[in-house]
Amino acid sequence: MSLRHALLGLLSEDPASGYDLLKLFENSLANVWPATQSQLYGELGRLADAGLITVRSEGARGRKEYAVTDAGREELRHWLLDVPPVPIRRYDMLLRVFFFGQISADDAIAYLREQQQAAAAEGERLAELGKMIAPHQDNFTVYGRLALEWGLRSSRLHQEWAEWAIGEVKAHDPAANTDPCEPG
Amino acid sequence: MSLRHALLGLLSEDPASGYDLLKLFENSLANVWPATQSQLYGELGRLADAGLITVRSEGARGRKEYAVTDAGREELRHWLLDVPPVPIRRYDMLLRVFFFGQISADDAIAYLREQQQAAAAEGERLAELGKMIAPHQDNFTVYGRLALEWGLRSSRLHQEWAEWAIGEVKAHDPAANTDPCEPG
DNA sequence: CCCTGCATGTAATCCGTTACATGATTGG
DNA sequence: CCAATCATGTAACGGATTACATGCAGGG
Repeated sequence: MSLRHALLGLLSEDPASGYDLLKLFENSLANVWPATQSQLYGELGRLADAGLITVRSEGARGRKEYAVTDAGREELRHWLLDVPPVPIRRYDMLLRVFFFGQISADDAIAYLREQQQAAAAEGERLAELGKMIAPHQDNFTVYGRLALEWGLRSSRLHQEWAEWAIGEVKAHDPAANTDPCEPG
Repeated sequence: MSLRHALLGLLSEDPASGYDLLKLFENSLANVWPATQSQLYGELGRLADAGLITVRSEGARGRKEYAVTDAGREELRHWLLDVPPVPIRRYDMLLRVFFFGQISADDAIAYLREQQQAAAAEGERLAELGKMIAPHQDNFTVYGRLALEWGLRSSRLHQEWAEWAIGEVKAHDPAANTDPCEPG
């Protein structure tokens, strides 16, 4: 139920419409908690029903601007302070690694190289994001940068691990010829 | 739909019953792709319906031993070689960081310290797991060790990042007094 | 006038979690 | 004989993804 708190958190900084929130997500929370448009509108409805947010004003094209209520602020604080985050361990990418025995060493190495490149690209993307948000000094951006740093370190970890793992696979099957080197 | 492939992968090494697979998961795949008992049995049924596995023999207490079919092996290879893994980005833990502006610097630091300690404990757990599986030399264990190494590196990253982030929060709010030091 | 962007909603489906429900076998 | 373990299944619910569906407003 974290989307609920993501929305409460965004609305705690500034009132906004569903559409606004959707845009706000794109360059910030979507990196740590993706949400689709339909999910977002659905959750806003439920939050309003629960009295955690209210429609502060209605504008053109049916636009509804939401603001948090005191109950909503309370719920957000409770979640921040009392609910321990659940460590997520669900890595599609690592699952495949367990089954490398089912494919050739060359295919395994190709897989790892792709992962390494994907991680490098992700690092690039985050670095760009960092430049883009550089001027802002609001709380949300300041603390978001902590998350960004996590992402940068994580993409480095992915790259370094993949390189290391390629070495391990080669050591395990010296016949692998992806990176040509004189056979002994 | 990765549980499906996790099961195909395990059955590709050795035929097993649902119960066996459940036990096999515990110290290996559960670290990268958790699954509950009910999910597992459900998926086995669907895999059998789809002809990717078959009941090779029925034993005592209703035990059904499954084995992969050729179609199942093919599906596994296809998944390993042709389906790019989806990078998961859903970090409950980082989501909270964005909203540090809603709590005190001391509370934020306490949160980060808890994360650091949780990561240290996770590192310990994985190190123990590494010792436990040390003697085995089957494919599954050999490649699983690559995933284990990822986990060890990841837990180090978490710890180092948390330490760094604590420093950032302190720099941002010098009044924070969690780690007492003479005020200038 | 038309396209783009603003703006909101519903429905189907899948996957995962939790809980419930049952029963056979083996070892102490 | 009793407890632990082996062994399989079903049902309810919630969250996420995808697709569908609609319509207004402003700028060129």
